[in-house]
Amino acid sequence: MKQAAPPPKRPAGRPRAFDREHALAIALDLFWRHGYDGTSIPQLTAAMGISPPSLYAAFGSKDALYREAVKLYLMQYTSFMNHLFDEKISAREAVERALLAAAKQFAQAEHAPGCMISSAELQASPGNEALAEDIAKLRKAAQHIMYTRLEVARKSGELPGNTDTASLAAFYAMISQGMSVQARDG
Amino acid sequence: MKQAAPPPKRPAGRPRAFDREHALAIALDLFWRHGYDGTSIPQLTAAMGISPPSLYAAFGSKDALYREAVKLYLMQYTSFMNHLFDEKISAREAVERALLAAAKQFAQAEHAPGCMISSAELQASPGNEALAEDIAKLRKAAQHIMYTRLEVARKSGELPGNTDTASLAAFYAMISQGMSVQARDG
DNA sequence: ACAATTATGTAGTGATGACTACATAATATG
DNA sequence: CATATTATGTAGTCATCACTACATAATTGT
Repeated sequence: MKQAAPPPKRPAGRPRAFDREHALAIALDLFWRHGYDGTSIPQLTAAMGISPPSLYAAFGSKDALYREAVKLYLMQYTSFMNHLFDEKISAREAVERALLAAAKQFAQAEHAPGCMISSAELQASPGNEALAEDIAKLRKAAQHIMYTRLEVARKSGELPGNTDTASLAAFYAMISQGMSVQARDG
Repeated sequence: MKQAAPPPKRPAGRPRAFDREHALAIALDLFWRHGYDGTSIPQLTAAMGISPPSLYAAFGSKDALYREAVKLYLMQYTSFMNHLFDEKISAREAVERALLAAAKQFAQAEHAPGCMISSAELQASPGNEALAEDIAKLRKAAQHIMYTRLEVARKSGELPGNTDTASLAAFYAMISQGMSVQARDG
């Protein structure tokens, strides 16, 4: 039944003293570089310039913060996948463009090297199994996008009817993951 | 000036009550699965059935134990690389065999999935930088072996003289690393 | 038998991890 | 101005980490 001011500016209560989005971007950078376990709360709060209670008030928990950082990553740094949705070009070209764009993206110096998803939580430590599984799901989802594109191409006749699109998708996902490791090592 | 018994059986002192090699194999399995940070001393001692002092007496430190486990891994589980040293077959065939053997090896159910070196310490946490670098060196070493084989092929005329063997080696290393990630995810 | 040496078990050390209790400060609404 | 609501800062909680002090047990060499 709220019928207050049309622009609901502030939610009441003391306003937050830091930029939540900026803090999230910092968390993303740290998690990207050092992974979930490799990034500690003191590290995060120090880099953000805030205290632990502020972090927890804003993000809930380390796990929740990590998941939000992953979401931001997916929104900001995985646009190279868009080529796979481009129906105006052939599947072959779409895959080529996506891989090239990914390679470029992985090697950019403005952010951490490689793909955050590819190199994250490959080794689940006790207590992180759920997180590791969810990240693995993201890897599989990316592979599925590739698979779908290849299936379209196969049904439209661009690829031979008997093409093993699943294996082909797995192969391209492999390439992408390999590129990520290479980017990490330089 | 020791001139005691010809077979120097025991080194004096109370004998170790556990099998050091077996314990090392257990450590390898755990490190392989969960990584360095993801494996704790309590986990290790529990799995080995010994107490912390025994572990430290036998291996020195967690870092030293990890490095010894890596050595064991290299000796026991990377024989697929041997194809690259086989001079009786073409480079093309050597690479093909190595990759196929690696794929088979990564997927074996008797041990942890994937390559221990490929998926290890991709994200260096503070305090592990040295270890992460040494592992990265191992990845580069593997790539260099591939490079050397390709260079031999190029100089012998099997590959065109202007082949970019370094990039080609990087590509194959990439494939291998991608396979490792795929193996982890199933 | 005795000394020297090495391993074991119990128990604990200091450091660091994620997370929070509590008092206080700053804003909105009535 | 009073009250409710939300954020902040200080300080601390409890768990877990890698690692170890210390007393004791088992072996070799004399």
